[in-house]
Amino acid sequence: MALTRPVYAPDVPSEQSTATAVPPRPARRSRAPRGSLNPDLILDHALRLLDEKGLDAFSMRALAEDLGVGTMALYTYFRGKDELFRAARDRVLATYTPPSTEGSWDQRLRSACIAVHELFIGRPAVLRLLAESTASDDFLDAATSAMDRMLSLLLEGGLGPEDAARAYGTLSRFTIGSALREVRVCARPEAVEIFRSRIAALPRDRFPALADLAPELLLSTESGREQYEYGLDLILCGIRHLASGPA
Amino acid sequence: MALTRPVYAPDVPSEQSTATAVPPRPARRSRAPRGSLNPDLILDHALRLLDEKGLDAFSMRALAEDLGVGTMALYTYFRGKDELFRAARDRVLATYTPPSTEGSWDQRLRSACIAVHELFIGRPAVLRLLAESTASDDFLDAATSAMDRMLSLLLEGGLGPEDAARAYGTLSRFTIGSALREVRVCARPEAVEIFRSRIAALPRDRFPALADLAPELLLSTESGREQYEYGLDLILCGIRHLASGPA
DNA sequence: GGGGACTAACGTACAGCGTACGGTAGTGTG
DNA sequence: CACACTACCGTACGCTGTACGTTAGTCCCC
Repeated sequence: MALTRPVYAPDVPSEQSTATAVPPRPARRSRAPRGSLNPDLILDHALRLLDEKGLDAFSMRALAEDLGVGTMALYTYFRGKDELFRAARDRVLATYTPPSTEGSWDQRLRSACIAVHELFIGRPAVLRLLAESTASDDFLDAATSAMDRMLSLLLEGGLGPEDAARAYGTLSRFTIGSALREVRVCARPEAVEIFRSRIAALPRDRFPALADLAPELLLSTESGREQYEYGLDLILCGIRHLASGPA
Repeated sequence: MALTRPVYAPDVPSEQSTATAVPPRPARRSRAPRGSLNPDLILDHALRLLDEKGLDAFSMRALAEDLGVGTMALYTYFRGKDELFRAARDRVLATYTPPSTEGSWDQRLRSACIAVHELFIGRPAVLRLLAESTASDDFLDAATSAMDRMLSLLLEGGLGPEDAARAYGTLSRFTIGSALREVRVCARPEAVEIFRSRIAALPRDRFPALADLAPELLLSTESGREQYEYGLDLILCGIRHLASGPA
């Protein structure tokens, strides 16, 4: 039984087995010093892990190891994984800075939306957090800045309060939907390839429009940003109509 | 030690402890008969579980128990959880039947979109499957019917092939984004309540538009279908512009 | 200085997950 | 009647999140 113990003994190995200055426990550290952890540091590493390895590869154990710390140390600062995720999400959202473009209200609205979209697709894992959101509140906490900006631009454009609120909702839903699609499909060459082969295999008689538009559909799959701006302009066109026509 | 064993012994309990016709193992069945499983039956139960308990509560073990079957029996018909999820997703998407509305091309397009949206919000768990989609292909497999219908309506409206493809992309992204929001927020009273309190707590000086529009924002949170149709009409307005103006 | 309180960091353990692997039993065919 | 086949299943492995209790570094007060 005892010989099932691995070579690297976990506790108090033979002291000074060699005279070299090699630290005695190369793979197993004993205990992290007292001040070695704080919420910001944890979030830094968590976001790095999320960005590099993706949401699926993330785990509390992996994060702790990345920090050089025992797993349960994390629970001193966050009640659990959900709370940590919410904090990470909010921190990313808080990095939004509205682009200070000049121009008409609708041009500035356009820029603001694109900035949000860019923020999302730059952080695929965080976007997924946002979309799944087991914690069910809106992501209002830190997105207030973007939200307020877009709303005030809509008011500036002359929309009534109700229209402004609804138009904001439309923009926000489209932006999230777009970013999700971008992350799931456009950014993955393999997915585009699968799409291509599926579309080529469709029976032309049952799906004539699909078959006819195959090349255009593939094109539109290939650049998410362009697709987003196209749809954004469609929506903005509708919004301008609201603004020009009286209530 | 032995007395930690629960009362209901797991294996071959004393035969005929009572003379009643009660089957000898009420909780543990021995083995399901040969023909008791097939892909359709599995998917039926899986979808019922997903609809009733939600995606988070779903597990292969729970599904097997629901079927009265050993867990590993499922792996005879599906390579794993992912494959099962894809099949469930595709089956739900295949239930889409375009509403045979009369009217102009844009009215019919509107109805077709709304039907997709309704399909999604009727199946929240499946919608989440669709949005997360670890398996990274597009959900083209079974959504072809809706896709072809929408594309042909766009062509009928006079859009060029490229515009039709892009407009379809816009509608599809907005529809998914809307349904996701609906499922995450609108359909949950608690989420709306949290939203309400957050918005009330905002500093009016930093977020004036948000504070002013609080009532309208809350209103627009409360009916997802209405919000969806509002945004849909904005997009359709833009699409009609494309259709009327020449390329 | 010394002892006690506080708490950051941690080790262990548990329930539950997906599923690889091998076993078993019921069926169809020679 | 025997054999091959395979639908169903039991066990086990490695993984997850985290409840609970322990340890050890720090600070304060006597």
